[in-house]
Amino acid sequence: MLDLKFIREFPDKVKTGLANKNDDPTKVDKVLELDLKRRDIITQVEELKAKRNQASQQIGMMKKSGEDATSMIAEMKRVSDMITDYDGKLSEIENDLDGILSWLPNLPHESVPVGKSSEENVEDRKWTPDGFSFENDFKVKDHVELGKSLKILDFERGAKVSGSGFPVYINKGATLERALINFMLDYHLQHHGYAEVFPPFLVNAESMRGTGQLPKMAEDMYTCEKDGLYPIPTAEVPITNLHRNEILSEEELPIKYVGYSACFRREAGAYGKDSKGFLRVHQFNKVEMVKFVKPETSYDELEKLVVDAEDILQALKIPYRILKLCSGDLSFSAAKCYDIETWSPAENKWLEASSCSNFEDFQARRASIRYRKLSDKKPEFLHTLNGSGLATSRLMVSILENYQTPEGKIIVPEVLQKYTGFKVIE
RNA sequence: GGAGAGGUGGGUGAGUGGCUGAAACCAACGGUUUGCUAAACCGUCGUAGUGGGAAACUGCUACCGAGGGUUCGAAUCCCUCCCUCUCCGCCA
Repeated sequence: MLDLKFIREFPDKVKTGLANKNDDPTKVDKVLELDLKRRDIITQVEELKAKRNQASQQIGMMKKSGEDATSMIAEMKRVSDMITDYDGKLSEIENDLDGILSWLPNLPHESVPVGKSSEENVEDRKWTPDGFSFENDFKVKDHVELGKSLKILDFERGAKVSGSGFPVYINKGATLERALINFMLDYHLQHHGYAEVFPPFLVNAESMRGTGQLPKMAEDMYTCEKDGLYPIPTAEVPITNLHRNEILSEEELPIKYVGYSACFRREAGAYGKDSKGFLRVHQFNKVEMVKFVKPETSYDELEKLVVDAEDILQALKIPYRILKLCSGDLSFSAAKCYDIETWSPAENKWLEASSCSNFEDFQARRASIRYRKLSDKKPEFLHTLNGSGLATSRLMVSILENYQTPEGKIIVPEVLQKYTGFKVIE
């Protein structure tokens, strides 16, 4: 949620930001118009309420002293009816206003390159392990072939059990997946100072609104209508909402959580493109990092967040590159975002395996997550960030394909071997 | 799923229609006292919206789990929902 006062004060900045995010800047004018109406009604209705409160007190005293208050009560009844009337109008306006505000995306940070689409994202840096080459001296198999020939992935049976996009890991594939998750969690706990969270996988609508999935992404989410719950598209949702409607103290910041969850996405309308194997699935596993920080530190924390994710890839010796997303490619809630993409030799391209974002106070305002400064007793919205550390599906593509041998075996990355208990999949 | 009890400020906890935005205590913060610490004493001590003010500050309004209703007036009465606890049933 954007700050209404900020919109009031700097409408042009908001308009520019919206335009850069491919949104409609004229929404700002509607907001300002409704805000004006709203404040006008508030002044009137509050004046009436003050009058009523005063009179009610007087009526109480008159009754106590045995005086007749009939005419005053009759008059106040009229005033009360007027109040009901104004309150109705007010809530109508506030609904309309909220209807627009909850659909307004966060504004891009000034350091974000302006651009329309993913084509204008900017490569920030690239890393490859020692001895790595983009050229292969044998014909590489893709992850689907490898999964099939080694009997470690079963997309067909997943489709039978659930539908397409629900991959099954089996045999050493299942163990490798579990090893990868455990390795990533342990790494963040031991080297990066995160606290571990194992969150719920279903959340309520209020949580979805808090992090910004609702209302805009409703079509991309699964629903459990009977219970008003949603399977989470990312652990960001339950973990960020852990502190919804809370006021934290300055001393406890930054709070850094890491948690595993399965992630569920409908991917409505995404069929046909990049849908092979793991490239686009409805359920995948992800280790997610979430930070709650003081506003003045959030951009430093964003850089550190990216490095935390990179450390995992360097330990796994997987080639990756980092993109700075342009304004038009930023997600709804993000002010700035880096994507980390890992290399797929079979696809001969980079695959998005992580997204690290600073939401500034956008989610904090929606979810009302504040902190109290030591110097100033007034609570303030904090900043939230999150980053995948990382998603296993795309990462698994890169691991299988980069670690394959000419004979079609997979060497287990060294750091995972103690987790898997085996060194080769053949 | 059935029966019962309950949800009040950072915490404990009073409050069953009118001067209660809310007693008291604890915690916290500021101060006095003190060689230091402790104790004692005094004071401050919720959030949001809206208006006034350059600001410090201040007026008003709202908020006692959430949303409705009754009433001139609701923490207090009524309805719906949510949550917590206890017991029973079911169950990984």
